[in-house]
Amino acid sequence: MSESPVPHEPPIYRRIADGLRARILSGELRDGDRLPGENALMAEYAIARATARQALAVLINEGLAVPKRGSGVYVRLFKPIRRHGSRRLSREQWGQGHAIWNADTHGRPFAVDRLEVVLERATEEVAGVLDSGEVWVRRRRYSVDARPVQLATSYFPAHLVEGSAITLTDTGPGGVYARLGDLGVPPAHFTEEVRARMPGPRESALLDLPGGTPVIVIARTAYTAGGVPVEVNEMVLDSAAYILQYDFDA
Amino acid sequence: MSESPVPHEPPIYRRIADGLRARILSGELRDGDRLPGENALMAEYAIARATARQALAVLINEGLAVPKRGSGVYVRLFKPIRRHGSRRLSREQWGQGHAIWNADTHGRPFAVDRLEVVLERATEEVAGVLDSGEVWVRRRRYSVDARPVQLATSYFPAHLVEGSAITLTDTGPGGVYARLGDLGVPPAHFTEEVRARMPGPRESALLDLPGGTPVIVIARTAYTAGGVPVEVNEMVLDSAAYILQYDFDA
DNA sequence: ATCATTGTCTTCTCTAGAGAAGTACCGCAT
DNA sequence: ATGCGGTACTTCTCTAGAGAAGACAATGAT
Repeated sequence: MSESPVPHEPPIYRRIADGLRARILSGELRDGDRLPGENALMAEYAIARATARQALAVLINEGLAVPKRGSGVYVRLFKPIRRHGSRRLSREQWGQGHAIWNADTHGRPFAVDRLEVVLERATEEVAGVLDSGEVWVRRRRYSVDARPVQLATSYFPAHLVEGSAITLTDTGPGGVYARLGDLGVPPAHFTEEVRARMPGPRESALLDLPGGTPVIVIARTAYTAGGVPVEVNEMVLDSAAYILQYDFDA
Repeated sequence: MSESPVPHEPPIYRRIADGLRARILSGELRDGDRLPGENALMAEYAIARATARQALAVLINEGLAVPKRGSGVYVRLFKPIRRHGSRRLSREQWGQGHAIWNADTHGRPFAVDRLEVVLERATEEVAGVLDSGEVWVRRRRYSVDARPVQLATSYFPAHLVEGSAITLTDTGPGGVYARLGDLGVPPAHFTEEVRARMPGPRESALLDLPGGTPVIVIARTAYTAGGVPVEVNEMVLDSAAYILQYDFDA
C-alpha cells in the first residue's frame, strides 16, 4: 500500500498553467498576445493572488510568456539568429534541404554596444589554456535592433599581442583575426565548448533578459596551424535569440 | 525629477539570494552542502515564509541549488559529460592544451532506459526535411548512473527503411548507421542545430530535472554523400549534465 | 495643438498563518 | 541485529490582505 489510490492530482497552479500553455501551443494565443493576468485568474478560478502568480510564473519560467510590469503578461515572440560554426563545411555546399528550425540566416545588422579593452591577470582556467599569466581582455556587447543578444569576452596572451592593435579599441580592418595574422599567428583551428544554464544577475541585467530565459555559453579557443592557442573567447548568448548550427562530416 | 533619488535598493529576497550566492561561489558552501532552509532564513532575517522561499527560488532558478522535498535545499554538484560533435577533426589530433571546462571525457556507461519504435505520420518540420509523409520513429532515453540525461527521437523515411532492422527494437551490430550503410545510404554529412530553453512538463518529468535546469535541444540531420537526408535525430539533453564540443578549421 | 497631471490598471513585493506531504532519525519491540 | 512506528523536521501548496511602483489613457491647463 505504498501507492496512494489517487495518482496525485497536480496542484491548482499547475493545472491553470497547463491550460494556459495549451492555449498558447494550440495557437489560440499568439505571439505578443496578452494573456489573463493575476486579477483575471483570481476571479476566474476563485484563487488567491499568490496562486495566480505561481501559475503565471510557470509559463514565464518556461520562456513561453514574458511579464511586463504595469502592463500584463504576454506570449513571447521568438525570432532567433542562426549562428554558423564552421562556414567551410556548411551544408550549402553539398546539400539542399531545409533546416529544422526557421531563423533569419543573417541580415539584421549587428552592433557593438559596449567595448572595453584592458590588461588583466588571467583566471586559472584561461591561464591554463593560453599558458600565460597576463592577458589582454576585450569585452563587448552585441545588439540587434537595439536588443542586446550577446556578451563576448576575448583573452589574448599579453606577451603575444603587446603593442599590436589588438590592445586598442579600434583593431583596424579585418578585426583581431587579421591582426593575429599580421603577428604571424593566424588562427587555423577552433574548438568550441557549448553549455547552457540560467544567467547570473549581472548577465541577466546586461542582456536585459526576461525571467526564465537560459543563456548559452560558448568557450571558443583558437589555435594556430601549429597547435598554439592564441585566443580564448567566451560568449554568453540569449538562448531565445540564437540557434547554433554546426556542420561536419562522418 | 524622473529619477528617483535612491538608486532603488534591491528587494529583500534578492539581497538574501545575493548573500547565499556569494557564499556558494566563494567556496564557503560546497557541492552537496545543505544551505539554510525556509525556517532558518525566516528566523535569521525576520521575514515571512514566502519571502524566504522566494530567495531560495532565485538560486534554484539559477541552477545553483536543488531542493529536496522534506529534506532541505542543497548546493548542486556538477559533473558534465563531454559530447563531441565531430571526432575526426578533434583537437586531439593537432593540439595539446587543456579544455576550458572540466568534464568526464567519456567512460561512464550509457544505458538505454526506454525504447519505442513506431510508424507515424511525420510532423510538418520533419516531413519538410526528410521529404517523406510517413516515418519510422525511434524514441529512447539514455541514463548514466541511473540518472536520465538525454531523450532522443530519430526519424527515418518509411519508404527507405521499411523491412530493415531499423524498424525493430534490436538494430543489430553497429546500430542504425550500420543498417543505413547496408541499405546503400550511409550517412556522410551531419548538420546539428543547437538551441537551449526551459523544459516542458513532460521533458521535465522524463529527465527528472530539478527546477531551474534548462535543456539543450539538438536537431541533427544526417545526409548521404549525395546530399540525401536519411535521418533526423532530435535530442533533448539535461543542460547540467552536458558540455558539447565542436572542433573545426578556419 | 501640446504638455502636465491624475486616476486606474497592471505586476511586484511582503506579511501572517495553516495544512499536506515527504524525509530522517530515534527508540522500542522482535 | 533487524524491522517497525512515532516524531520532529523539511519543503510544498494555498489563503487573505496590503502597499509600492510602473504603464497607460483620459482629462485639463497652457
